[in-house]
Amino acid sequence: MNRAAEYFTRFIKQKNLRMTKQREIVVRVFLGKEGHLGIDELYSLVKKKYPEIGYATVWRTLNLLKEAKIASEVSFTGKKRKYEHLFDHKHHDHLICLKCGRCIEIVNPKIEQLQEKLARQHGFKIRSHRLEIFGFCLRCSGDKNE
Amino acid sequence: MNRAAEYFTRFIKQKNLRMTKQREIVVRVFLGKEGHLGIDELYSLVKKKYPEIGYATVWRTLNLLKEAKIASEVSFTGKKRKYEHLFDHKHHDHLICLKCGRCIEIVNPKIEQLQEKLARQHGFKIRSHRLEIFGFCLRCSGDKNE
DNA sequence: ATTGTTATTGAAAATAGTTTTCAATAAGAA
DNA sequence: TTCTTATTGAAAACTATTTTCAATAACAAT
Ligand SMILES: [Mn+2]
Ligand SMILES: [Mn+2]
Ligand SMILES: [Zn+2]
Ligand SMILES: [Zn+2]
Repeated sequence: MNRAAEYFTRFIKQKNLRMTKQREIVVRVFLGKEGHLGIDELYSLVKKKYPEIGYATVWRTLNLLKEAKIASEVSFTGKKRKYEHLFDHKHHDHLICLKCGRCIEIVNPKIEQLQEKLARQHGFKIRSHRLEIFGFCLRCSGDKNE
Repeated sequence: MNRAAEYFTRFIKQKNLRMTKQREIVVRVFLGKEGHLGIDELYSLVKKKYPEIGYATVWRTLNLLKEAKIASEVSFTGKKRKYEHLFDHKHHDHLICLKCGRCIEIVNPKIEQLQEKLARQHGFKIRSHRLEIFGFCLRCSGDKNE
């Protein structure tokens, strides 16, 4: 059981909620899978280990994970939401390939600094931000594609 | 009739589509309203001048405007989509207030350059990007709020 | 002006994704 | 073990978007 899972258990206790078989499994499966995970995708994975589980439970647990700051929501397309690990993971932005959907995670301290500065100039207090760059990845923009 | 509206008419003709009363009005109303406009909002505005119009027609015209690059879609919350003017409007990013919803439009060439550079380093061809900074605006983060 | 073709329209239905409801069950404190 | 009440899964409800379809209208050709 890793730190994030322990943290979740504590979070649940603190809120006078209850640790259940279902929550344990959803959390374990989520934490065991890096990358961007959709609800359906997580639901399918969980179902393999616990076929009786309901979609609503997975959905609700994902919400708790979000509330506990263990997961964060990303949604590039405006369609299905996806979730990624937040606990023990550094902030990053995304390069998203319009062809293959591949997603490159990037960090650029200079950009982050400039954002801070920009916000400051407008008297704006930053809570979070999202930078997504859409285009074609190396593999998808070989010499052939313009 | 401004340039954008003329451009739209040409766009329609080029695609062997037809200019209708409905389209004319939706386009006029959309172009007459700066800022971020939701579909429902545009629908209501249009209905005032043309009460018989259907939601689907407004929706479809907005899609055509998007295709013609006269409008562009923005969606901060992941809930309802909004549209803003694209024709003759420069690219900009957004500072979004989590309290009042106010939205400040910003441009920062340095950030744009750094994004280009970053993408280049990953062999990534940029098509578009989206930078949204969430937090509290000057008015909403007066001395009182932490 | 009239005709013929076919794009367009509005209402309603369908879809997609998310969120809630509710009665049965189970966590966990006493 | 008992009791309280949080949790569960299935289904229904909700929200926003997209499609269907029969009637209508645009507009090119007469
Ligand atoms: Mn990521
Ligand atoms: Mn804007
Ligand atoms: Zn790719
Ligand atoms: Zn504000």
